[in-house]
Order: sequence, then C-alpha cells, then structure tokens
Amino acid sequence: MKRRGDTENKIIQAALEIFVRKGYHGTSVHEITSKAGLTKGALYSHFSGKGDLLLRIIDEFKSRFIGGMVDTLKQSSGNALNRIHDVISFNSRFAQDNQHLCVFLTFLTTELNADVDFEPALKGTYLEYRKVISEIISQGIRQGLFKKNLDPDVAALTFMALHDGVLHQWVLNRYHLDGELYVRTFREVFLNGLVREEISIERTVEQMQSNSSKGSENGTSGGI
Amino acid sequence: MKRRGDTENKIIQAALEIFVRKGYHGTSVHEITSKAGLTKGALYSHFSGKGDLLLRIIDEFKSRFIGGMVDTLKQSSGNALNRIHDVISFNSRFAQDNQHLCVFLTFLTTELNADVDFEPALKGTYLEYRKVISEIISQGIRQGLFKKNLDPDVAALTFMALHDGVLHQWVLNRYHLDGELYVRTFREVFLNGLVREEISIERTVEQMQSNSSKGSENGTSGGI
DNA sequence: ACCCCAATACTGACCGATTGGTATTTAAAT
DNA sequence: ATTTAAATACCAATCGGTCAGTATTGGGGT
Repeated sequence: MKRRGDTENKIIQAALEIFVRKGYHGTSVHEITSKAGLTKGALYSHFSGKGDLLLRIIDEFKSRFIGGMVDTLKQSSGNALNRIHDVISFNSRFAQDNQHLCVFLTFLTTELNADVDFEPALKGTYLEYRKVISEIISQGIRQGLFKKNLDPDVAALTFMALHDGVLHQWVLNRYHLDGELYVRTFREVFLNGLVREEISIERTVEQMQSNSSKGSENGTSGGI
Repeated sequence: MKRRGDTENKIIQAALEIFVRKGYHGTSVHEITSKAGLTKGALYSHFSGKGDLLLRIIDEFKSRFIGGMVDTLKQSSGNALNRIHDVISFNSRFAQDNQHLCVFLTFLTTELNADVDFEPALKGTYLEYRKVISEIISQGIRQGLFKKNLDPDVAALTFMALHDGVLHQWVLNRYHLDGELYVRTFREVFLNGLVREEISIERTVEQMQSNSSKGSENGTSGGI
C-alpha cells in the first residue's frame, strides 16, 4: 500500500538533491517531480508550493542536524575538549551519511539569505547551531582548556565557518580529495593551528611586544 | 563624454551586487539594468548575454583578488609565516574594500558548480587560489615553521575553507558582528588553534598513545 | 469472497506572469 | 552624415501554480 509519507519523502529527497546542486531558483518544479517519478500536480497535493517544500527541508535539516548534535552532546560526558571532539565526529558522520543535506543550509543560505520568505527560517537555524557550539566553547574557557581571550560567540562562528567551508570544498573536490585526511586536517587546524607549537610560543611573545609598542596596528584590518 | 567602459562597469557592479544577494538564477536581467539606471537593451549592446556578464565578473574577481594576492606576495619578503600574515592582511583589506566581490566566488560557486557553462571558469579560479596558498604552506613546512605532517594542498583547502566560511558568516551577521574581532579570531584560530598551548602539548602526547593502541579509530570520521 | 463507493493520489492540460533575448527605433556624439 | 549607445517594443520559452478529471486505494455491507 502507498503511504502518504513515502511520496512526500521522495519529493523532499529529489528536491534536496537538486536544490543543493543547482540552487533554489535554478531548480524547476517540473525537474523535482520528474526526478521523483511524478508529475507537477502531485507536488501541490502534498505541499502548498515550491517555497513550502523548501521550508519543509529546512525543518528536516533542523531536526536531523541540530537535533543530532544536541543528542550527541547529551550523551557526551567529559570536558569541553572531549565534547568538541564528539561534535566534530558527529558532523563528520552526518556529512558522510547525508551527502546532500549536510551542505544544504550553507548552500541555500548564500542564495536566499535576503529572501523575506526564507531568511527567518535560515537565520534561525544558524542561531540554534551557534548556540550549541558557543556553549561548549564557553565551557572550555571556564575549564581553562581554551584560550580565554576568545569571545565564545565569535569563536563559535569561526568553528561554523570552518565547518561550512570544509564541507563546501569537500563537495567541490569530492572525487579528488581524501576525505579522512581532510577531516584530520580540519580537526588539527581548528584545535591546534597551523603553526608548530614551539614556533607559536616564540611568536606570541614577540607579537605581544610589538603590539604594545605599535598600538592599534590592527585597525587597518577591521572588518575582515 | 561617455566612455564605453563606464557603462560596462556600472552594469558589472549592479550585477555583482544582486548576484551575490539573490543568486544568479534569482536575478533577472531587468533588475540588473534598472539598478544600473539603464534598460535591458543596453546590456545586450555591451554583453552577449547574462552568462557572458557573469563570466566577465569571474574575470574581474580573478584579476583583482588572485592577482592582488600574487602582487602582495611578490612584495612580501620574509618567511612563510610572514607571508601568510601578509596574505591574511590583504584578504582582510580586500574584503573591506570589495564587500560584494569578496564573497562572489564562494556564493556563486555553490549555485553554479554543476553548470557546464560556468563550472570550468569557477573551478579554474579556485585552482589558482589554491596554488598560491599551497605554495606558501609548502615553503613554511620546508622552513620548519608549519607542522610537517600536513599535506600542503589539503592545508591550503582548509585555509580557503576557513576564509570562505568566515566571509560567509560575516555577510550573514554584517550588522551584529565586530569585524576586527572576527578577523583576529580567524588569524588566531588558523595559525594557533582554539586550544591553549600548554593543553595542546599535553593532549598531543596523550593522543599519540591512545591512537597507537586503538589503531584506526579515525576510520569512522573519514569523509566529513 | 465479492462488489460498491467514498476518499485519496495523481495526471495532464492549461493559465497568467516572467524570463532571457532580439529587432527596430531614437538620440547623441564625432 | 555616419557611427554608436541606449530605449522601446516585442518574441518564444519557461516559470510556478491551478484545476477538472482519472486511476488507485482501502474499508464496509452483503
């Protein structure tokens, strides 16, 4: 017997895949339904329109990705460093198991963040995401594990930035890139940086001296 | 007197801004020309079409951004760490001076990387970008400044990932985010990591021990 | 087991609006 | 007067969406 949810999922999966590959406005309703083995009319008996379909996918992302991170953290005991590791592992597994969904938020947000119909849902999802990461970083700073001069929210944004960017690069180079190597590099760079520890320590001292004498040299780079 | 290049630039600037905000397929030719204070016909006497216009913007990006980095590096004396700092400074300044162009490549690539008309130009640009960064990292490894276990290409991709992601987050939060603080965090995290040096060193030893006993625990995270 | 029927799932033709692009005309500069 | 830039009017194609109608389904009643 055919169940209602099955067709909806077929449509959602087809739409998700094409949205990610060609963008929202680059994807036609016809293309979605024909990929799902249906005709256009069928979509409108399950969704109120193309926009509604997108919002449903955003919900799907929210519950699967954000929800999954939250669940992971509930079961994660240990200090903030362990918890960050657990989150990275979850994200890595999630990307592996949901090749299209994992980049959905990033990709669609670049196109639709100024669209009144979708901006609230997209920004809201990013906010939930940030809160999860920010909390861990705050905890890590309190526990003396992470650098205390970091703003937790900004550091969380940096984490998300790196994560989004890595996924982006990974998708662009999917067939020419060793995924495992890449994720190891991601971990290593985010947690410990590019620079060798010995060098890093010398450099920090050197920088503090030059900064205190030069004053606000950084002003020229304000604004990213 | 009206010079040919002036109107072309007006059109390019208008197109660039809307492309970045609404995506390529989400932007109509009418919208572009009307923003430039012209009508549709004018565009077609300067460009062969919407696609040609986009390719011209890609060229613009190539010469301004990639070319700018190369020029910066030509004038940059010193070791790889100094050169990376110079590149980050250039990128930071570039983003400041070219608010729309700086995210152009990232944003448009998410939508068009599967489009036969644009994919070669987009991927080619990313490749040039990567070669510039990869070369510095190789140099840094040779000079003993950067971790020698990193693959230069993968580390370059990580740099680009972080850079793209940071720009993305910055655009999404443009009015609620201290740009200077954000770029400092970017620098700090990419070069030295999130974790405090003392912790990092302890952890490295600890990890090496557990890794050698557990074997390939990382297999589950291969893929990000 | 059979038929019947109401509810549902889906089709296919169609709509108005908008799209990228073209052809022709007008205006302006040299 | 000739050339060129831009405006105007127009086109075929495609877009998202609607709707009347057709299969297909599942659940009584007998």
